[in-house]
Amino acid sequence: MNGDETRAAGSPRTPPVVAVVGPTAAGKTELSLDLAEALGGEVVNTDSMQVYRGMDIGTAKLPEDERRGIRHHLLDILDVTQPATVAEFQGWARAVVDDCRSRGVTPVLVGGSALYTRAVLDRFEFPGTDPVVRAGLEALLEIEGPAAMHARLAEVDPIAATAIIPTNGRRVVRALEVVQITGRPFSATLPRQEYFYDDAVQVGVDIPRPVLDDRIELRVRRMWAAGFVDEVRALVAAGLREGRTASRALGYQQVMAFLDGQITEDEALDQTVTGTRRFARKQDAWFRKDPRITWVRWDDPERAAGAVAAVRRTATIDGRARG
RNA sequence: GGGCAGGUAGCUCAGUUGGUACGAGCGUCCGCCUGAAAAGUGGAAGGUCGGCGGUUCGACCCCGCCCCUGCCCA
Repeated sequence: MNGDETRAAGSPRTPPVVAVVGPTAAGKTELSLDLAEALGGEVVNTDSMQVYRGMDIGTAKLPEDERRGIRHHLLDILDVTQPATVAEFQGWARAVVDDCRSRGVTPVLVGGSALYTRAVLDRFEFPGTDPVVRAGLEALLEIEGPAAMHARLAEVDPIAATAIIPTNGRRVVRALEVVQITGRPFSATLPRQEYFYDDAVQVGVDIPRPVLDDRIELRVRRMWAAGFVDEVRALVAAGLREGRTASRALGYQQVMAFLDGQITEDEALDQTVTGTRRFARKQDAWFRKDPRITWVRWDDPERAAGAVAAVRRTATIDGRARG
């Protein structure tokens, strides 16, 4: 109330960029609200599926009346028929982050889409894309198969070919696309983990697998009870099937298979549970590899305080370093 | 009480006219990942083949008894 205020007034500090990460159903949303409240921040979604309008129950999107009056960004910005891409998302999210910070507000990113989060937080540049080139390569892949495409790649970019497994058609196509439109080799490995912002903090929610597995099953059952199948029906009518990205969402995919009569409703539910568990394991594996994350226990009553402390620590250190 | 079918990887099931289980899918574990990332992709670990006894050079596969499960008849 005194010394701090004086210093702050003398040199207004740009707020840090905070991110809450971790597997789905671990409790990220709750923690993000606590953090935003404590830091005077706003929430920025980094979940690849919550960007879609109408995908509410199945993505566990926080209803408006539960947002504690905190502003949320990047939710409900696309129709299910529109494809989403990481590169585009990176642009949107960085614009929001800049806007928040320029207003002295701390952006709190939350979401389980690890690549989306990294694309925003890290120095991460995407070579361009060309729909025509891409379509051509995908058609070729369809006809010739991944092995043949990989052989082509080996000719134009041997290094990338070594790094990409011949059976992974998708990556082979992207590599060929980049080489073709940029004339330069495709770096088939992820860039170093290096923050794009001078002041970034990641807080991960740490939760044991058996506990997480139970929570996932419970969550999925609640989705069903909340009318998930009807939500999917409505979205199908709105063109969900044509959405290249949205139609792949966990749960939506399975319910559509049920609506098509390919599986029973019970099977759709079970497959959503197991699919979500598998997804959670992949998320966990991805985040665990990032040594910059500060982990807080999911059931620690002081987890919000711990997260705030982690943010303050980093901000203070960087503040001094910047002098 | 009698009859039939079956008891093989954590689960669902293949399999050999007796010669070291070729297993598969799912799950689990570990890894990769730059414009579809709730997507895409590679690998690994798991089995005294229900129990006991017998036949045999040798049995998961043959015989006997027992236990368990499902169905049928009483």
